[in-house]
Amino acid sequence: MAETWHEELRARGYRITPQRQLVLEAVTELGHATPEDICSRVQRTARGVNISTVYRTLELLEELGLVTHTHLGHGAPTYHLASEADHVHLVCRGCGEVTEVAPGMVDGLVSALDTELGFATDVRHLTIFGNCRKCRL
Amino acid sequence: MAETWHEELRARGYRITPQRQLVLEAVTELGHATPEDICSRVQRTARGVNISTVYRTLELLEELGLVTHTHLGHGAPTYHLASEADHVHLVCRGCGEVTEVAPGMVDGLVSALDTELGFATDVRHLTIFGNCRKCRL
DNA sequence: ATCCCTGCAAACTGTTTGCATCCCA
DNA sequence: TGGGATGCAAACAGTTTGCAGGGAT
Repeated sequence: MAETWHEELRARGYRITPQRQLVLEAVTELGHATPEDICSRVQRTARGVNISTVYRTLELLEELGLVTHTHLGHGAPTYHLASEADHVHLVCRGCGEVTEVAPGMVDGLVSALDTELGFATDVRHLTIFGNCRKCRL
Repeated sequence: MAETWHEELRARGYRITPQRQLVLEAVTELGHATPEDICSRVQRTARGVNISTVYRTLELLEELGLVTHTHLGHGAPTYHLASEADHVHLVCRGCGEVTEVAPGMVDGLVSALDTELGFATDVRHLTIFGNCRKCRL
């Protein structure tokens, strides 16, 4: 809960503002939320916060390593706390359900890509599309 | 080379038009092309073809199983022939380079997801983000 | 008092849709 | 000739940017 990111912000010459705190709180509470979702949530506390501020803040928080995003479908990306992002997403084409699986599931693939190609996989951003048990052909 | 898709179209009550043939040719020749790319290519042969026709045609060709698409970045998706889509994409966050690797690389993951979760992975749509050998930290 | 940050509006990219016209079957 | 297909323009969703005013330090 320590607000260590406040130091990080100051150290870089950035400022701590209510909007930035609210956006981070919203991401924390919502999980897998689109910029729109986050904006709505923030506006419940502080009306008048603009969507463009949300975008700018998410970009900043991502740069600070506090949040990350993934693309779970065709529309807007979803954001969640980097500290809770340690999982891979499965998205079902049939029912749209999103499942989180432990990153260990892809350890084999990650090490194979590493040793064979020197490629460092960003596991947190990985999204696997397909059909879940219920929606298989 | 057989134009078997012509039969498929007719069977479904659809029509064979120059635009549809040109879009398919463009996808064949370009590979990994965005709708914009495809539209430009088609317009070299037939000026006046509209981007909305390209979108409608790509949707149709995808429904017929002739082409597929993947998301290689933040912008527009890229299309390629389904018959040539049998590979996984690696996208480097550093230099943006896109590499194709044999689907065998993910066989372990695919079968693990299958046996453990009953999830049928769409390997062709899979895109893995990370950093290539040159762009690692 | 700086000068970063915000709200607002406008611009932008990528995509979809309504509709009159066109043309394949 | 009928009805699917096209071109055009307008609407849309998601995102970015310019700028004047506001607020954190």
